[in-house]
Amino acid sequence: MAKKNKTTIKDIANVLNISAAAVSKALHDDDRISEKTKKAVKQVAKNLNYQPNHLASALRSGKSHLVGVIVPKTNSNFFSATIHNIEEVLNEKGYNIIITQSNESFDKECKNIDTLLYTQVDGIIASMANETVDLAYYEKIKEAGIPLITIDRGENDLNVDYIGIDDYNSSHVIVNHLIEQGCKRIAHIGGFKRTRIYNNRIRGYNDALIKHKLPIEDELLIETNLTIEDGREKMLQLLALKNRPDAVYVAGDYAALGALQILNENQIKVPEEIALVGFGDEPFAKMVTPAITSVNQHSYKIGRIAAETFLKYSKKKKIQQSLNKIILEAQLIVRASSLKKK
Amino acid sequence: MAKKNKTTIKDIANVLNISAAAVSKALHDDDRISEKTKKAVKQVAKNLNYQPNHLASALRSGKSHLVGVIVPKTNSNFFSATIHNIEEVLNEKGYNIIITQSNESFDKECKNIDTLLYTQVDGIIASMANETVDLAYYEKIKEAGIPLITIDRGENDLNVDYIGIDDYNSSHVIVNHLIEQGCKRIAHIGGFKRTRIYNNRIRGYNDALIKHKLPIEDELLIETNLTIEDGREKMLQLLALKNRPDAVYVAGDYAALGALQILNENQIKVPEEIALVGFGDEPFAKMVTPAITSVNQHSYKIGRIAAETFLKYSKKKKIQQSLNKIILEAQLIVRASSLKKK
DNA sequence: TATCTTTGTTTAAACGATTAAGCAAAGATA
DNA sequence: TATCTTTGCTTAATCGTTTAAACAAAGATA
Repeated sequence: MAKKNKTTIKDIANVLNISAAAVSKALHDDDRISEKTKKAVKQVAKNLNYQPNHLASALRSGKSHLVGVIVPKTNSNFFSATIHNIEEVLNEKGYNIIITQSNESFDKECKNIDTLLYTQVDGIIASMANETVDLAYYEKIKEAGIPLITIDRGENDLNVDYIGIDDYNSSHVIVNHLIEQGCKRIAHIGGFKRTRIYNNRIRGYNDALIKHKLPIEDELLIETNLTIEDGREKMLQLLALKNRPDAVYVAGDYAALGALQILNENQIKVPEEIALVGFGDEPFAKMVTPAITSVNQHSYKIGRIAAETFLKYSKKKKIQQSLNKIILEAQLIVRASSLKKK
Repeated sequence: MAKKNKTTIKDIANVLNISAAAVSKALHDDDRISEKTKKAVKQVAKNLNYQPNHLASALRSGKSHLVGVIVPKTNSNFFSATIHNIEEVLNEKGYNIIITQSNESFDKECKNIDTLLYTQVDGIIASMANETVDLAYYEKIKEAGIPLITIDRGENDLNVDYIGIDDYNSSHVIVNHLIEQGCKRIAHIGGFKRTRIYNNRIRGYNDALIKHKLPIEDELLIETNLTIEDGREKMLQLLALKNRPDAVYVAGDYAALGALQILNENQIKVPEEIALVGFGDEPFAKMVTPAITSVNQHSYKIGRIAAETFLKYSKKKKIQQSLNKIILEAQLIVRASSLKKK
């Protein structure tokens, strides 16, 4: 027997013969309400199994206590963990999150923004789809007067907070490591330059080569979508070169895995003949043979910091954001695929 | 300059010198409003960049057009894909979804239920955490008068809709396949019996052996958590037996991967010496060497059907649910790890 | 004793939409 | 011409809560 008639503060008020306003205040521990009344109200609330109606309070107070999260896809370990940490921090402060996926589609991302604004979220934490270049839709968030925090994939032009790792420097760390291992011809299978993070990794790769006085060769730098298939294809392309590389730095673990498959299938010894480094430290990186050296992106910290940044704004009346980047140093996890020296 | 003063239907009404009610109706294409007025209202709405306030309409109409989704974790391919398909079907009908993760924790799951009810969702689609045995919290959903649809992991005792694959029969298909390949001593690294789906897989395994008149031996059936580490550990345990199995059926791909690592590390030929079958068809199953035979769980269909089941209820005034199981036949994807015969 | 504070509550107006009921004007029907 | 329908809108109540303002009673102050 489904009870349709949910208890409201009015019901509680009737039982105790006081006003609904008093009940509301008692439930919020207002200091103008006597302890006696508070006790009584809370007791009756429990007895009647009272559940506050979020819609009503949100409508009246103008605060939904909901935060929207937009990510490309939840099935990567990085985003799944990031979301978990955002949730942990926000739940503690009485906020709940609404997760949406863009599936790397700009259209879907716009729809997600509309949904979230329509749901009256108090703020949005977003990581942009690869496709996204037009930022007009994101401006809608700022116009709505709620804070926008970008993580991992953001854009300077938005002039909002950003939390991510130092992609440029990560490339340096990777190239340094490979050179230390004795590599002299380092290829890079990267993402597309139009995405900021991949552009930074490519710039870092180039500059690191220059720093070490290694030649920059066009045939060693490839832009792609970084799927497994892309990894396989581009690795084959590198193997077809007259002058093969002795190391390959791949800007994503999935593509790195594809590359490794090709190397294994062609009986090329990793790391002896060709050393391999990935990016993202997906769980499978340590599970394959040989285990793939990769870069940990601090999903734990990024989630926490993003949530805390939102909370900082949540206390303010007027939201005034500006470009504010928090850059974390990424951590190279060295594994068998690049470890030539003991 | 953040505009705080959002446009409401009242603003539109003022511009046109008509009532707010007329505006509301015009926006909903009520047939008692003239085409002329509708055109005008929509034009002004666009000019003023009007965004409906979901909270207000939800409060008044009693329909939030939000559906809650509870899954153990979003970072498995199965759930990520399922969620995507739920979203696709529901978005089309004007519904949006709120995703929450339980991280396999019963406590978190209860909190998620509270959050969703508090947000006044119109229904909940849930897959239960491994830990969950106490169903009292789920009864709260039914008491709230909204439909509850369970997917993949549900319980008969809840007496609600369930959509999932036929675990019992899947085990039969797997065992049949292994026997066809000439295997005679088939081990099973399974989940814990207390979880319904794993219990069903174990029963299916046992019954299939009986059907084929193969002996059931205690040492060949192992219950575990099915992480990669568990897979490694339990595989070692099986290798230590005096009389080793010639096939291992693992109830999860992650654990199957762990098992494969041990087999590879010990130079045991797969499938010649020991054949291997996993479950779930995670993307990496086809990416490792040898590729792992696994079972596809139809995330595509499950998501769609779950969403459609919800929509069926959404039209009704009174929700009256009963145990209604939709069981999909799982699909065995045969790969190198179990293919002895050509 | 007269006035000021403090305490604990009530009253009533919001928040932004939806919707049942009412009503005036125009058109149809007899 | 008188009455009935239809059309197109308005009025006002409502969803469940919050909150500013009012106010009565009790206690403190001069």
